[in-house]
Amino acid sequence: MSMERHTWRVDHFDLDKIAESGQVFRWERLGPRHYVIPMGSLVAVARQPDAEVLELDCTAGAAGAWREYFALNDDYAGYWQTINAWAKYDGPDAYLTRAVRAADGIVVLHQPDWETAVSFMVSQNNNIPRIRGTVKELSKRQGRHITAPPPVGEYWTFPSPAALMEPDALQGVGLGYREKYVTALAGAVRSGGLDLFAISVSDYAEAKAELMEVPGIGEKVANCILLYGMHFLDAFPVDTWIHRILEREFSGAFPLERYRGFNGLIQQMIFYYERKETKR
DNA sequence: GTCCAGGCCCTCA
DNA sequence: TGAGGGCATGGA
Repeated sequence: MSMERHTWRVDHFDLDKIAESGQVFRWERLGPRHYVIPMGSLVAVARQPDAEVLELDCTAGAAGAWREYFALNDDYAGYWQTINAWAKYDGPDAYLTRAVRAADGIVVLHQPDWETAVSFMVSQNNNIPRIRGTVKELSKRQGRHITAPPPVGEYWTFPSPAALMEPDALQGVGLGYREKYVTALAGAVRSGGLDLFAISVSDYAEAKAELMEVPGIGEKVANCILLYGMHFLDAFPVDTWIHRILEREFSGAFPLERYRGFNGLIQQMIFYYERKETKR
């Protein structure tokens, strides 16, 4: 396949932090700020030779899709203006100030909705290393095997709904009780009964309600799909980590009016910060 | 062996 | 409307 290189100037963007932020499960690390990144049926190699440069090797003609994926067209300058204003108001020791400082460089990616829906369905009552392993195994088992020029080497595309419906497609992947959910989701998408694109362009309340009709998708997973896969940037998934933070730092409820329009980004930042702080 | 993991579903009040 | 138990699997 014919590859091409693009070099983009970036700000508030850090591949390592994004990779560790829990929104992606398939990035393969080659070195510091250097990754093989699959997206649906595409793949690219991303590297930051320094903090303000993103260098991307991708297939010819795919640059626009990757800029969208990396949220490079989003108004992060504007988000940071608001974030900094609140940090100044709160003072340097405040929890949110510390969190956004530590998480500076995280963006909310625009991931494909189907892949995101399956991945976060798998994520329930599960841990991140296992989620990564299961998603990788699913891809190896039912995705297309691709061999690309180095440093990509071989990789697997994310399986289509039809591929996940094949007999025994999910046997021995380690999905456990979630297997029936994934099968049903694949069937609904395959048949057109569940139209992820249509959901992604409807309003937030309707989109969430429709997702929650699917067995295995509750409030939290729906919000993850909306945030990471459909880019409802104000969606605020509350998992066990976020719940703990809300109880400890915010008397149980996050001040959603502060960062109206991009609460999901803040959620991602405090998730990252909390996990980083409690490591070690 | 026990506990836990980016929850959800079902039941019962 | 909310609390509580069960759930597949595998790593700590």
